[in-house]
Amino acid sequence: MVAEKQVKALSERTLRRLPRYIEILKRLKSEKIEFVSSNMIADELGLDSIQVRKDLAATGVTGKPKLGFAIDELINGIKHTLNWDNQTDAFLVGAGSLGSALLGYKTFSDHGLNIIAAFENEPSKVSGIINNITILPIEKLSDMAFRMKVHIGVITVPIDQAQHVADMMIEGGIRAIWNFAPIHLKVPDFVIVENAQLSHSLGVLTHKLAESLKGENK
Amino acid sequence: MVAEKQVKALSERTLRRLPRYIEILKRLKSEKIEFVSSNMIADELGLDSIQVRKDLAATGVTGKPKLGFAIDELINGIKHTLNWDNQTDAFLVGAGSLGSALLGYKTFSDHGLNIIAAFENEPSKVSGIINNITILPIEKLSDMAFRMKVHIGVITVPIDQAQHVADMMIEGGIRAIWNFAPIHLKVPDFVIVENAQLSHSLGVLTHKLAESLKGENK
DNA sequence: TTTATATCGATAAAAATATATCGATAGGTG
DNA sequence: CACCTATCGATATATTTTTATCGATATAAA
Ligand SMILES: NC(=O)c1ccc[n+]([C@@H]2O[C@H](COP(=O)([O-])OP(=O)(O)OC[C@H]3O[C@@H](n4cnc5c(N)ncnc54)[C@H](O)[C@@H]3O)[C@@H](O)[C@H]2O)c1
Ligand SMILES: NC(=O)c1ccc[n+]([C@@H]2O[C@H](COP(=O)([O-])OP(=O)(O)OC[C@H]3O[C@@H](n4cnc5c(N)ncnc54)[C@H](O)[C@@H]3O)[C@@H](O)[C@H]2O)c1
Repeated sequence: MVAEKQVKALSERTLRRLPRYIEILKRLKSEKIEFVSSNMIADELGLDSIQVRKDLAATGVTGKPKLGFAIDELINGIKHTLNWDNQTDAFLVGAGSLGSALLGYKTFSDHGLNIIAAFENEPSKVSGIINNITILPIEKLSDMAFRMKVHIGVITVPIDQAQHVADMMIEGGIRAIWNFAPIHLKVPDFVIVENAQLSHSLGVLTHKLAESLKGENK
Repeated sequence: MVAEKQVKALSERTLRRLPRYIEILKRLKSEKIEFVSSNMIADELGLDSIQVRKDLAATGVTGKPKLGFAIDELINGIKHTLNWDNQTDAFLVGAGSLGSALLGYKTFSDHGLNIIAAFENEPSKVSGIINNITILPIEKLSDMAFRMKVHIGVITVPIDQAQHVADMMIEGGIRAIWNFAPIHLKVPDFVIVENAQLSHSLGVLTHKLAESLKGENK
């Protein structure tokens, strides 16, 4: 009965804000600041300080009256909450232009993700190496995922291949899929899918811009 | 007084779901289906049919009892709501690995975005061409944005350059920024910032996976 | 033509999320 | 040492978002 310190349930909204706090906290830390108030964080990010305190409460870290939160403790607490304090191995499928950019991005290791291999369809790409990550033939995906107990899969293949790749991942025991293809994947309940779909964010942008410009021209 | 058909206000949540509807609708259309019920869409995406109806109502498109919604009309209505029925010119700054992937992605034109030029710091990259888009020296950014009345800027430079680039964009009259750098940009009220930050989505994934695996090991 | 029913869309209720209020307290100030 | 104040964190309120209920209606079948 090794009960973790009981923290309040984390809403998805809170979860999405936590990385933003880390961003600010790291900067303040580099400026040698040791304590930060919820107000300061809120100001930096354009949020409400009560909301910041609630979010932080969800990580289990507590502050001190008059002082605020200890930055180091807070960074660690948030990272722990996100499971960013240890890396989870992942496979990426589809070393095309987007996939290659992701393979080359070193910062993911700070965010709990360790891409240990990539897989490809295209023979000419197989055996290539990007950022020390080898590209393997797609046929090996399921077996290797299973043997190496890899739990995260990143999908960067074209839309018409995405469901098929997801199925292979699940067959190999992958439990969480980070999907960049603009398609709704059908997966069993125990598989977590997180869509990183740029078009959703782009839609918000184009809509708001149109509204804003409309208002302007009378 | 050319009043547009009055539609209900669009919440950000709704706005983010609209592209998903388009995705489904396009597929159904390719299967020669002409009408679709809110229930069918909801099933495809794992949503609630009432929510789908509410979202669609926000686009101003109405359905018919017993039949549902006319797919073509619905696609057009959603595109119009997102302002995806015409393209807005954009500049991209930072033709690195992520920037290049975006420059090469043809599908953005279906999503209202037309990247007409890219800008770079690095002399060796200037004058390059990716997907027919020329890479220009960063010094020209503000002037050209102003002269060409470009309203959207895409930021794919390293974190420490992002605020500076944003400032140059705003100086050039850019009104909406699609930001890929993991930093909170400070901009005037009239500028719209939409963050396409992968770490937010990754945090949700790593947290949920950890919870899920924890539950499993008793 | 009449009837049955799938589906919409308006209104109402419930749930989730954000914001406000306020007492408690650590630490600085006189 | 006693007081003042910034800040936390618990509780309460307000707002937003989701989900439920139900009457209206267009189509298809009887
Ligand atoms: N490039 C972007 O900026 C961008 C932006 C948003 C979304 N996306 C999405 O990301 C995905 C990839 O885009 P991209 O531009 O990198 O495309 P891409 O064509 O450059 O890369 C796709 C890669 O997947 C490989 N592939 C295809 N089928 C495969 C299979 N069955 N198994 C293994 N590998 C396979 C291809 O060989 C190719 O290398 C697409 O779904 C796209 O819609 C891309
Ligand atoms: N690569 C990824 O997968 C990935 C994922 C998530 C976020 N990001 C973010 O996207 C941004 C770009 O990442 P990247 O991997 O493409 O980096 P990169 O180094 O490959 O590209 C950055 C480019 O910006 C250019 N640049 C730098 N300063 C500039 C300036 N002042 N004006 C014009 N151009 C300038 C550089 O010459 C370079 O070509 C970073 O902020 C990164 O954190 C990247």
